[in-house]
Amino acid sequence: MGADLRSERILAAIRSLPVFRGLSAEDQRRLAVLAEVREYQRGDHVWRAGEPAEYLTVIVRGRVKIVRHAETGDVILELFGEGEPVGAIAVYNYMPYPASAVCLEPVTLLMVPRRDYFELLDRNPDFARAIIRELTKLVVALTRKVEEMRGQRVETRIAQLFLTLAERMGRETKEGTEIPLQLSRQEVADLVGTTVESAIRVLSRWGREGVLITGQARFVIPSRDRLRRVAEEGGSGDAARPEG
Amino acid sequence: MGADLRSERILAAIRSLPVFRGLSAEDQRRLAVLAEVREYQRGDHVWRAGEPAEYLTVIVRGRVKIVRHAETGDVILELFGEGEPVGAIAVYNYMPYPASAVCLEPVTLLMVPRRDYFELLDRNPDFARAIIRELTKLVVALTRKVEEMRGQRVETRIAQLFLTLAERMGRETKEGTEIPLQLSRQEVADLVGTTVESAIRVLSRWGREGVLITGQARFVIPSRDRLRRVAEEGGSGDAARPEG
DNA sequence: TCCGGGACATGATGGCTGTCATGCCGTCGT
DNA sequence: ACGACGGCATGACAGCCATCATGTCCCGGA
Repeated sequence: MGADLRSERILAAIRSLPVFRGLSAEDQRRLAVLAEVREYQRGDHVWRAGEPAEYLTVIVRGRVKIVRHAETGDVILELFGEGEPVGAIAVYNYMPYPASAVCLEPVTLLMVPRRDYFELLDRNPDFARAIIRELTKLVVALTRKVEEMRGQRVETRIAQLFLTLAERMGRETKEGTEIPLQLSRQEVADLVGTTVESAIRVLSRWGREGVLITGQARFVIPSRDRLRRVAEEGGSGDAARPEG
Repeated sequence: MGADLRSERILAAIRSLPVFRGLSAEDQRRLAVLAEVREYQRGDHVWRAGEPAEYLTVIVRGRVKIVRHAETGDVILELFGEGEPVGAIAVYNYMPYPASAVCLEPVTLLMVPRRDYFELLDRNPDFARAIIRELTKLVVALTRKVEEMRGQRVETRIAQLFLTLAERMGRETKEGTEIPLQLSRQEVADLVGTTVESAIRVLSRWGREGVLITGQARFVIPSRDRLRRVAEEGGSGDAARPEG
């Protein structure tokens, strides 16, 4: 395609992203020229842990997981979706990426070279604010994650995971709340910090009991309240409240 | 004391804090007038979860823990030390504090009213950068925490906790690495997400074995390598590497 | 068509750790 | 001086869950 058309497309993408709302019109145009757009498929690595962080990456379309490969197994630190900047931390410190980024579905990314990122930061207070806001969101999410992982049983953690996902990307349908997201049992396990087998046990039981149904590239929660109850009580009922 | 003297003292504090390095001399002076200095003792609450966040708080002296009270027990999300801004997230979103802040020792704080905080952000790109850098550090710390809490055994997590503390605030002495920090067993438990009893069991055994000695308001690590080995292997030796 | 690999599923088992109970030892206030 | 209280310590027990083993289903490649 011609350069103009390409720029035009990028400019449209930039305008659609909340993070870049604060940029002056001029900077938006400059950015359209400097930034790069890339496409990926499910399973593709956007980057691998250890590589130098040369770009600020913003997601235009699709979702990405941030994975840390530990010796004891992988951990999914976060899921990022449209409009969210990824790897802001690594670029900022000019350090190697501490974790890998892998696509969960077809993904379109906008990559801003490190140098330009800093210039934008210095010249556009609103942009700096937007970045701070995103970091803030990230801190809150991680905080919640730490809290959730505390001791709780696996079933509880998985329940909380899906309640969170339902809030973030749930759509109401006739069947209940639909979460359009392709996650393998392994990925669910990595998200809550457990093993595949444990995740499978919980999810297949929930399937039988109708608490949460796994479909093609989606999950369905017939009743959020029911899931919430599972999250609070611990599922099997009984003396599950161990703090009296 | 006179207003001049007070301002003078605050100004000195401001100049000594890395976060405020990027402020123009004029803004530093303005800030000295607007900011407030407060003193606290060990155990004092700086704020409680749920209160509105009116100030950006920066630690001038001492250390503070951020605690979330869950039904299943408390969780210490982070420890903050000198020079670090606390509660930046809450002020930024003008939301109630999501967690309480409690002093671990005598503490001096610099409190910047929310309004002035934003003005400083808009006028001083370097200040914005400093805040972003601090948030970045926080994200990295939380990330590490999430990773550490992943399934690992309690002994491993406590070992990693003290290795981290040693890095952040350790001093080398004849006896080994000294961590000058008063933490009760309960607080150690809250930091790694376990119970007092478990923390006690590990720490008292380590005391007997000479891995980590608990003293008056301090801990001593005779050999960091030894502690590292405990962190990796799981302590009791044996088939502790369960991933072959 | 058959084979290999990946995702999902299920059962048996051992161990870590949360829970409960009990006890010691300081400090503080009366 | 004595009791209350908080921090620390230790033992017994049960339960969740990681681990290991095995099996099914499905899909793509030879």
